[in-house]
Order: sequence, then C-alpha cells, then structure tokens
Amino acid sequence: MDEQKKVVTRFAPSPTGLFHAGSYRTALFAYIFARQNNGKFILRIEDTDKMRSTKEYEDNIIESLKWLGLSYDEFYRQSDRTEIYKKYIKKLIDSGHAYVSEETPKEAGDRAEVIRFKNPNKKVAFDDLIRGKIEFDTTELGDFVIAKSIDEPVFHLVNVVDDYEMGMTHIIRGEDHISNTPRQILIFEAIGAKPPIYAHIPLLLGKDRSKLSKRKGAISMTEYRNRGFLPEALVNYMALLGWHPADDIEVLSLEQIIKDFTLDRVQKAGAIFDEEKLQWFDRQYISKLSDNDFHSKASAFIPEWLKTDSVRLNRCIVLLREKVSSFGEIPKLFEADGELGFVKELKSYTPDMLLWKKNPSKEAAAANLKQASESLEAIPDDSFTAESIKNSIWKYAEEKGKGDVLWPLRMALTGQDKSPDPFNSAFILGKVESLTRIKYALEKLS
RNA sequence: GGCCCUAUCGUCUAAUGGUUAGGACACGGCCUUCUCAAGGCUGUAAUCCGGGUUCGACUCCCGGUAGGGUCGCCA
Repeated sequence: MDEQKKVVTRFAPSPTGLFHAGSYRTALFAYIFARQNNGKFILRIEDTDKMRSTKEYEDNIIESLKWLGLSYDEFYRQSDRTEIYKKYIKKLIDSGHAYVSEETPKEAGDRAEVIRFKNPNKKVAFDDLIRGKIEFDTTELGDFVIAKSIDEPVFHLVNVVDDYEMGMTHIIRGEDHISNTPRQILIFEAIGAKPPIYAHIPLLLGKDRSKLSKRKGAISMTEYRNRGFLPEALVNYMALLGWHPADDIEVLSLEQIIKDFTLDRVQKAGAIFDEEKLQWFDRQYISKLSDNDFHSKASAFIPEWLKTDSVRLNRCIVLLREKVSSFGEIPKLFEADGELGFVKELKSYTPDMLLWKKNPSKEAAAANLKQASESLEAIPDDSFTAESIKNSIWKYAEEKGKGDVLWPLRMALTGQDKSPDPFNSAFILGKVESLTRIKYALEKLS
C-alpha cells in the first residue's frame, strides 16, 4: 500500500523567558495534530541567540511540557548543530544564493561582515491551512541576514534547515510568523527543498488585545502550577482558545480533544486569555478528583499549623472540596478573615452578633445555645460527627426555628458571619472545643 | 507609515445562503438555605459600518472603519 508521508510537527521555542500560555497553546496545537495523525512531535530549542538564551529557561520549557502532559518524540538544541548549518551556509554561498556582505555597524555588537541571502525579488504564495492563500512580494524584504558569520547562523536559516533536515511536514505556529514565511520559503527553494505545509494559528491576547508576551505580564505555566491549577484544566481551557468541538461539550480530556480536533475548526482571530474561565475549568477537574487525590494535591497548600493536627485537617477536607476552585485558594481560607479561619482560632465577636436577625432576643439565643450545648454533650466522644451532631439538634431547631438555633450556634462556634454550617464547624473543632466556645458565648449573653 | 492577518453577546465561541442568531464563562433574578459558597432554574447581552450579488445574507464580493501582527546582525 502506498503510504502517505508520516506527519511530523514541532514546537520550536527560544529559551529566552519563562514558558507562558502563548507558547503553550502553539505547542499544544502542534502536538495534537501530530498525535491524531499518528505522527511525530519534535521539541527543538532555538537557542542561536547566545546572549538571551539560558539553560534555566530551557529547563523551564521542558518541565512545563512534562507537567502539562505533552510528550515529544525527538529533542534537538540548535546550539548543538552548528556544523550542519555551516554546511548549508557554504552551500548557499557556493550556489550564489547567499554572499558575504560588508557592513557599516549600526549598533554595538554589529559585525562589519555578515552573510546575506540573495533575494530573487519575486512574489511568493502559500496555502495556509487555516487562512487560505497568502501572497507576498518579497522585493521589499531586501537581502536579509542569515548568519552573523559562518559559525553563527540566525533564525531564518536555522529554522528552515532544521525543518528540512527533520522532515517536517506541517509547520503549526503562531500568526506572528506569517510575515516570516515568505523569507523561509525562499530559503527552502534555495536549498532545493519543497516547503512544508503551513498552519498559522491565531495569537493569544492579553486584556489589552495585544500579543500575550513576557513583557506584558503573561503568566508563566510554572506560576499556574505554583498556584495549584490542575494541568488537565489548563490543557482543556487552552485547547478551547481558538478551537471548538462540533458539539457544545467543553469539558474534554486531552485524549478526547486529540480525537475530535480538526484544523478547519480553528479560529482565525486572536483570543483573549480569560482566567475566570480557567478557574471554572479547574473547579470541574477538582470535583472529579477522588478524595485521596484531592488530599494529596491539596497538601502543598495546607498551612503548617493544620498539617500537625491531622484529625482536624481530615475533617476540613470535605469542606475544602466545595469551597475551592483552585488549590491556591486554600491558604486564604485558613487566614484569620477566611471562611475557615475559625479552625485555628475563634474570631472575636460582639454579643449582638449571636442574635438571629429575625428574632434578636438574647433570651432565645441563650436558651437555644444552652440546649445545643446539652445536645452535643450527650453525644459520645467516638461518634461526634457532623451527621450525629445534626441529628441531635435538628429536631429541636425545627421546633424553635432553624435560624433561631443555628445562627447563634454557628456564630458561637466560629465568630464569623460567613462560615460552614454549625454541624461541620462543631465536627471540625471537636467536642471539647465546641463546648468551650458555646460556654464562652453564653457568658457573653449573660 | 509599507506589507500581511482579522472582525458574532463583556470574554471564549456555534451557525459554511433560509435558525425566534445556539452554547459556555462572567453578570442579574429566583429556588434551596442559619450565613457564605456549591447546586438547580432563569434573565440581560452580539452579527463593526456602507454598498453590492441574491427571492433571501452572520455567511459570498467590493469599499471603508477598527483591532492585531510584522517590518533586527531576536526568535
């Protein structure tokens, strides 16, 4: 059977900054396309700019891709491939497609001699898989620089040589590269190669609608990880920036996206990265977590004082699950003014705050608290759970009015006007502490 | 400014000549409820403008306008 050429795509970042959403989304699309075609996905570090490239940023790219679950089949680093580029530069010079040019340096670091590509000055057209036919007149590009010296090639040259050498079939990259494409096609032609298929995806935009970049405060993937976002949420959300499935189901695993993805459903216009929706996705994925997974992933965000109190910590987990839309929100909940601040310490409150707004009677509040206290007291220590606490009080509360009983109790236990229900609050605190706090409240009312 | 790309609710988007222009996030209301969330129901909200083509345009064409990208010995 005549097999079609195996799809090869790549992600080719320059290690000059922390890996952020803009780069990630490009990598994601190239990865998805390769995987759905059973093709090859290559990571290529473009570090020809020695001044700005660092190992630290390279590591950050690699770690981020790993965290987000994008695996690559081959890895290259351009600084390891100087000899290959040298060969091509020589070939281009020999064939008359490039020449050594004498220059008048304009800036510090400029060379007096560089290698320029001899522009044939013609019209170049290509069919972009997303945008259709794009045509340029390359005349205005002039004879552009392809190397600072025989050992120091720059972007256009290395990019083309590598894409050719690595057998790239599809170049899936950001729209900001559209205007580089004619130059690169010219180089492909000069080395006697057929240009690959291009697909320029729209850019990710910041709130001001300009290209998301490090300088504009783009948030790095590492920071999202540090803030406790789940990689599945990031992947899912970013895949939906510029692409949309045929139906309306948006919560999708990477596997599902790979199955459903098509380039012709990719948007042409840029998309603003909206953290609110990311939060929503994160919540969706948190709610799918098993209790064990939730516990272990939340662990890094639990304050130290609570970690040493494993009994209370375990009792808090259930509540955490329903309060949090990303793990990074956990520490704040346990701060003094957070909803779970009462776990560490009773917040100070005034006697008025114990009174239910619909029946602000001190006598009623005191009587109900007293009854609640007795009910809790009667529960055996080893069955002091949210469930049993509720059972012991519920009937009484329904008789006297739930607000009349529950509000003062919750306030007595937490001292907060926003908090979990009194049953869970008492459960977290434990019998002894709960009774102590109720007693303290009763003193305030007398 | 030259060249290139783009244009549907605030945001992400669906609808590839015929829909009451659909969904999601956010926002508002209601329900639930001792509070706050969550959850359920529900509401407000969009085809940039002007010309064509057509029986009929979000959809096709042209012109504006607006936004973006790019014009490096960065990638």
